[in-house]
Order: sequence, then structure tokens, then C-alpha cells
Amino acid sequence: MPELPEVEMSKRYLDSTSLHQRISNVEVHDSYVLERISARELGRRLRGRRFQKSERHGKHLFVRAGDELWLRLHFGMTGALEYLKHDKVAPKTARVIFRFSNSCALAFDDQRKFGEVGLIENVEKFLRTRGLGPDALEISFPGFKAILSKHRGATKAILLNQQLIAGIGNLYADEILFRARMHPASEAARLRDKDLARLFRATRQVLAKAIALKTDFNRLPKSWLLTRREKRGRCPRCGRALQSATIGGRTSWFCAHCQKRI
DNA sequence: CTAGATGTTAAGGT
DNA sequence: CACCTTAACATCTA
Repeated sequence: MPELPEVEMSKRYLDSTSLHQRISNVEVHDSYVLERISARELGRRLRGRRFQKSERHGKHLFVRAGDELWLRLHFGMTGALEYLKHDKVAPKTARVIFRFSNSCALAFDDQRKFGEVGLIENVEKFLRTRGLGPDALEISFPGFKAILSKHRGATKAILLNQQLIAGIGNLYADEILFRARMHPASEAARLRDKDLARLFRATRQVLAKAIALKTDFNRLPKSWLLTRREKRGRCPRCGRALQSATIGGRTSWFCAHCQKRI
């Protein structure tokens, strides 16, 4: 479930496993995930280089491999990284494998192939071109407020719009709205300062807590909606049945009693 | 067998 | 222009 917290975990995983090793080869097992680059070119540009550091923005991960050379990873719906120690065999759905000269490797695994692997020259330029908004954990309250109040539409749709705020996906958006006790369909432009402050606090709290718990769903607090986000799920706060509705094109789960429409 | 699933984008409508 | 909905992508599971 690669939303901001999961991508942050992938960043830390990559940082702790895959830096400073000489890239000896790049195997592309399915070029469907390659973005604007051929398998041959990807290998040609990366071979002989080392991953130096990584940066995350929203759901994107950038790995520096040289001057003006960054690997860009997006995890789509099912993307994940797996470090393969000493020729350990890659998972069947590994789409790209970065082989290191120490016989270890980093696999980009992606069952559903909605992920993206590409090379870019400049992170800032990429963010601009892609039109991504500020990272959900970097944005300030004034910035958050400005974005929400300037746009019409359901609050949840704004939270999900990567061009406005980058990193929040469908699951965490539901949790954020639950913690802020706000109905997902509340008109964003109508939120008052105290509502915005609540929503901002919930955003930071949910994302930070998810990271602190290493995005392990089994360890999420019992008070969270996420663990009950399913048919016949009940509100952890009041015990009433949760409802689902399509908002912003995605399925939303919420408690109609605790989350009032503003 | 069918519907739906964590992400993104294009197309068409209001 | 700003917003909405729907469909599409690939693949698995309930």
C-alpha cells in the first residue's frame, strides 16, 4: 500500500541496504514499468555507478546515482523493494533488478505493474514538470490552509490530489478525515480555520504515526479506522456501522455519526 | 463468474 | 476554467 508512509519505509530500506555498491547490471524483466527509457539505456546509464543517497517527495522516491542522474521510482498500487543478499532468487513479480558487484541486488517488485521506473536529471525539475504539490509532511499550516481554501470540491478529493498535496492516498485519507472527525465530502472551501487546523494536525499525526509504526497495520492503534475499513466494520469510537461511499472517485469509509459534514 | 482493490491519467460532461 | 464521473491500465482475491 504505497502511500507516503510506505514510500518513506522504502526509502529507509533502500538507504540501509543498497547504497555505495557498484551497480554491475540492470535486469529488466518487464519493461512495462519503464518510463521514457529503454531497458538497454537504463542499464547503460547506471552500470558502473553507485546509489549515493535517496530523497522522497510524496509517493515518489529518487535515488542519486551521479551528477544529473537520479533513478526515479513510483510504487503504483503494489510496488515494493526487496534487497537480495548473495544471489537470493528474486520474487516472481520483480520487474527490474539492480545487480551489485558484491553479488547482492535490489529488486523492484510490482505485481500489478502500475509502478514506474525511470531516470531523471533533476529532482526539482521533475517535480515541477509533473506538477506535484508540496509533500504532505513538509507543508506548513499556512500553505495547507491556502490550498484547501482555494479549491472547491470534497475535502477528501483535495487530500488525494497529488498536484495540490503530495503523498496522501485513499487509505490514509480516510484515517485523516476520521481523526479530524470530518465527513469526507465536506466542501473544502467552506472549512473554517479551526476545521483546517484540525485537519492539518490529523494529517501530520496520521502520517507520522504510520511511519513510527513502520506501516505495520497490525500495530496501528485500536482507535484507528484503518483496521476496520471493510464491510461490516464498526466505528472504533462509537461502535456504529461504518459507511462507504464513492467520493473523489474512490471508495471512502467513514462513520456518519462521528464525522460531520461541514 | 464478478466486483473491487492501495495509484494515475485521459476523456468527456456539466 | 474548475470540477465531476467514468474508464483504462495489470493482476489477484473475496
